[in-house]
Amino acid sequence: MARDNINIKPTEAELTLLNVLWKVGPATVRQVHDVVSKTQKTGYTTVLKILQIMHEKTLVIRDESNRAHVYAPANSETFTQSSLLKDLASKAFGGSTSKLVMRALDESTSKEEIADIRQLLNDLEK
Amino acid sequence: MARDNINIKPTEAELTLLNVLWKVGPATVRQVHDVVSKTQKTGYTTVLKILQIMHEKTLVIRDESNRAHVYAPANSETFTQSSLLKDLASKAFGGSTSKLVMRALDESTSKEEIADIRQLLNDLEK
DNA sequence: CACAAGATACGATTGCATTCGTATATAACT
DNA sequence: AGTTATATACGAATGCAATCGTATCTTGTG
Repeated sequence: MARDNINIKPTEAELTLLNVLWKVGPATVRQVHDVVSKTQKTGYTTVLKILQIMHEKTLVIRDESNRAHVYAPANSETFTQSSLLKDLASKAFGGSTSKLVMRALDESTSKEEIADIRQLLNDLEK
Repeated sequence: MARDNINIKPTEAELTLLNVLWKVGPATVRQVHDVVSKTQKTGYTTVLKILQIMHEKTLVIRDESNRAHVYAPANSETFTQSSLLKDLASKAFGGSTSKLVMRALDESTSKEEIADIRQLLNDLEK
């Protein structure tokens, strides 16, 4: 029954790698490592290992047809973002998404952002 | 320099206990345990231990003047919620709060919630 | 006072996240 | 073919989160 990956929450390190895959598309361990090593001092085999674990968890899929396996996210960025938000809403906002939204907004929100959000609210009401 | 607790992110179990403290106010280990044990099968000493650890991390303060120590959150719920949101925004939304907000809103958002959010947006623009 | 009830402190276990070294396999190159 | 480069697989160490059992201390009560 349980829909596998649907409830799996990526860890912090896993999310870092997913961000790379979402940005650059399907990639080998080396390509992922090249990107992350620009901002972090993470070893190659560390990235490899994490991707392997993510594969076991079905957080990523991989193409093994070539020697260097090619990894891709199993779920879209949007889907994952929504999952993480629901998780946070349930743990820290009593399950209320609107409370979460209102807490996220503050004086640092720019006019443009406010306009974008207003537009979305209008669309939602239809 | 670093302002101690300001950057400490509570773990999931810690957040559960903080939720109790925010709701019922300063409480003893027994009181906290009584509340959480209604929905979870957590042992008394587990709650005690976690509160002790939270005290070391300065996530809670405690009053030791009585035999049963009284614990209280070190930070407000609002502050903690904001911290968690900033953390999530930076890890999963490229640091964009508005992207986070827009992802959080969907067809499940009620008319009342939409109205509340609109009101907040209006207030923010002043 | 002695004892039972109830509190904290402490230590140990388990499991997972993260990291990386080393072994081994494969491909490419001279 | 033999050597070098590069890949995956594996295993192990470390550290933290979470859990609980046991020891010890304190206090109210018979």
